[in-house]
Amino acid sequence: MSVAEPPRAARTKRRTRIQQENEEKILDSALEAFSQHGFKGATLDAIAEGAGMSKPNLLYYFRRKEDIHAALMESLLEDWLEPLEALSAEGDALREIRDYLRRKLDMARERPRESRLFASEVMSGAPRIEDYLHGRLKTLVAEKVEVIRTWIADGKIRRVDPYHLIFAIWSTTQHYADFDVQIRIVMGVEGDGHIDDAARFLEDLFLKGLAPGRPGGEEDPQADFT
Amino acid sequence: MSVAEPPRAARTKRRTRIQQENEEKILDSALEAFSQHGFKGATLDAIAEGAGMSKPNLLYYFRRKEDIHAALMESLLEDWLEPLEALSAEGDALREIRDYLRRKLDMARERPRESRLFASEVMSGAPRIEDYLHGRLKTLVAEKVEVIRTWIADGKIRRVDPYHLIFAIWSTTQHYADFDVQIRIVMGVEGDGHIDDAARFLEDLFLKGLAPGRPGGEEDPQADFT
DNA sequence: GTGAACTTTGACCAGACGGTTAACTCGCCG
DNA sequence: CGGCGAGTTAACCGTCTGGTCAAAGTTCAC
Repeated sequence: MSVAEPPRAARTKRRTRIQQENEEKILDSALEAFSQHGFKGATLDAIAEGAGMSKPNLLYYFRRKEDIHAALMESLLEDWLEPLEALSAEGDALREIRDYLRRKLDMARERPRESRLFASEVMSGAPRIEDYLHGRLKTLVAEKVEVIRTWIADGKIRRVDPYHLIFAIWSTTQHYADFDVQIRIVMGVEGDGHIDDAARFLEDLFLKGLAPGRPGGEEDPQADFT
Repeated sequence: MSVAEPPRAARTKRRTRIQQENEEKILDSALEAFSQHGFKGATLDAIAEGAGMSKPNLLYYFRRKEDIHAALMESLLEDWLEPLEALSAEGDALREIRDYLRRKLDMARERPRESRLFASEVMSGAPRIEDYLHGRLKTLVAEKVEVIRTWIADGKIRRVDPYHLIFAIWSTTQHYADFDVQIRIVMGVEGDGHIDDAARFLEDLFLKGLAPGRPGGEEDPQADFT
């Protein structure tokens, strides 16, 4: 019996150069596949071909399809929280929100496949990340909701629902990754530049939309044309 | 040869009651499957089971998997344009935008599966709706972009990028359908009620964010803390 | 340079998958 | 109530899919 123990299991340090390289290739190819076709729709054959290796070889590094997806998710979810974590109660409210918008939009620009991977997982009912959603994500959001409530109480931003504010930031920014194809077609653009315009628009919209009335100013209950 | 011609082909009027019912059942089940797992990930077996019939029977009504998806898409894309089509150049700018927000949010509430179906199609590269995106959608958006530009020129709303305004409305509203699972978990809610809060928040955000400065007012170049 | 650990592969498997066929049953119009 | 077309199904087909296995090839520390 000369078969080596498949390696990923427990080692702290990546053992060999080849392993390092191949796992990278696999994860990159898998990211492409899963983000386009979802977990069920992506196939090991396609992932193996994209990684430039045979299917049994791929399965030497990851024993099951699930394991590849899990590895991808783990590294994704880590980074997913970061931008929101960085939202600081101490900073200036509007500036903090603007910076959060920028960080999220940068991620959509630089890592669109990860965004789509996440979206496709959630849209399929999030069966593989339930724990994460119920745990770390929910907790972190609740925490930042409190920060926003403080800003509201201090008159730093207008009185809005903090949950929906966060959702609005998530959705508007991730949209540029998840619906990339549609946006390019509708706008007729090719490169990256439209995302800079998006940044300007979104910062503008949110800052104007959230800024409190001037100190002595009217609370201006919006013209109520129902 | 006693096999009847599969019926869908060309008839103007649905022929039989049974056909009507079964096609409905199939499309409903297929909507569920495609919206969760995408085109590749959904299987005829699952769709047939969901529709309560055998696979050959299902294939009696729709010859190929693609045909089911196409039928679903056709009816979806029809309705998809409606809310934007209703955006009228003649109406009051802010009210029109608010109404558009409401219509989109109503669709997200009432037809979340359709929204996810569309999202999953776009995320997989939109191979089956390219024509639609390049054609009717692009044209309609261009048209409404002009409407918005007019409003800006007339000082009815602030100077913002019309394309990104439309994208922001799309993304914030569809988010409540596509990311429904995540939202429910993070907010810890069950029913429908949070969407009413979302409506309030979004109308508030967009109206405040778009309303022009008071006639004699400052143009207020946003505090530029870079 | 050698041997043990690491890597790769061809052949294979059982079940799922999209789809076909032929024959059977049912609904309904006259 | 007979018959014809509509509706249904069991059996089947070739291919794809996730995954296994044993054997062969490659690396690299000593």
